[in-house]
Amino acid sequence: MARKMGSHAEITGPRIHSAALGLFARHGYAAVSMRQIASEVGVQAGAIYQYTSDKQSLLFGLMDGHMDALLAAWSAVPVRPDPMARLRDFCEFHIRYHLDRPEAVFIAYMELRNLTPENFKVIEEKRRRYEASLTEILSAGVEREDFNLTDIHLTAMGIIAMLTGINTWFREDGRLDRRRVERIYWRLVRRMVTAG
Amino acid sequence: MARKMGSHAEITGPRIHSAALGLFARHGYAAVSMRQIASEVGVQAGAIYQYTSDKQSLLFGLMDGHMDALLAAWSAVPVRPDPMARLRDFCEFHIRYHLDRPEAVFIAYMELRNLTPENFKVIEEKRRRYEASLTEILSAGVEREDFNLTDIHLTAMGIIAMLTGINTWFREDGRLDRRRVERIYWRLVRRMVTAG
DNA sequence: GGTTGAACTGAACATCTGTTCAGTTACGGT
DNA sequence: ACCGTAACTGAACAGATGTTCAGTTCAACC
Repeated sequence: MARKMGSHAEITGPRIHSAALGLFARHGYAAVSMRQIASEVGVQAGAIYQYTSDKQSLLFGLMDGHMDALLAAWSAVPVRPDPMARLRDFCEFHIRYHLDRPEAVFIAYMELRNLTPENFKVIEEKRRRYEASLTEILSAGVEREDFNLTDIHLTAMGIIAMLTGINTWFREDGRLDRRRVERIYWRLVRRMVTAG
Repeated sequence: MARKMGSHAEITGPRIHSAALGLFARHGYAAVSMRQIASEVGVQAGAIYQYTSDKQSLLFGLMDGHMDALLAAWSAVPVRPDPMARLRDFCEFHIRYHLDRPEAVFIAYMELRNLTPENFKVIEEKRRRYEASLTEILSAGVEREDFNLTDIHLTAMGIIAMLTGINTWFREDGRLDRRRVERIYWRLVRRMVTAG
């Protein structure tokens, strides 16, 4: 069953996914038609169904792929035992990873309601696992008394919301570059977890 | 031109808006048809056009009304001169106001891309004004040296993202009630603005 | 050079879309 | 009792929707 063939056979599949990514991010899943996706790839609508069974599974594929890549990338970050250092790694990782993929991130947050219940559960569980990796850091820090927190879970939610929010306003040619944003946000997070 | 009339004349208009609010929040603007809205109100699709010229202006009306109400409600909060107290007022106001209107908040954040460019500008400007009211508090606190901040604008963005994020996970019957959430988040915000 | 088979077309499908509008209904004012 | 008029219906419009599928194309293999 190894894939054989055609010069464009290798290219059309990925191109459909990337066209869908861009269009879903710009206009929203419901507002984008299969014909729009197809025309962006330079193909007829029917051709898409050779790579995808459904419009729904096209969306799910994008979101699930994003979540898997996110979890894999975070797993690849070497674990430092010091909770403060680990928390810093998380913040920097999160900011960079999300700023590098604004479209996938946007879809992952905005199109949850367009997933079928079963697909939703899958994505939600992966998101939960990612968030859990942050609460584990916070727990470790609290246990060592490096962190001083009233509520670990709420702090985790607050941190993630704050960091992800960067994507809504950050512009590559804006007043501050990525590194500066990273540093400023890290200061904020560090303050959040340490007693004043 | 005072409105006269019909027992349901007084009721259908508002009912359309509230049906649209709920449906747009649940399924998204693009995924909701005029017929769905109408059937929720118990009316034919054509009847909606007696209260709204467009599907677009139905969305814009909801978002603009929400932003106006938000700005008005915040303006109604008495101004305390102490920046720390004022910041606390802002946080509590923001959390309460947003938790009270999850559907309108959801739409205001998610449906921006479905606005025409002109309508988008109007909403964006009102959001900017709301955010500016927070940066003003932070500026005042920095000037008095009550706050210690690396970047006022980024801090404001971080605070707002964190507070608004509550809406994504808060459940009225959850582990923590509103008051507790308010207090925990206020601690986080206070730490963010004061030197550690 | 003929055969295979994947990639793709183009038309068709049933249904849905936002919006309009000529009529019908029903009710307050006279 | 009748008028005026706002509210609403129901059908129609032109076009778009996701999806299917009988064909066509064309490069790779024997």
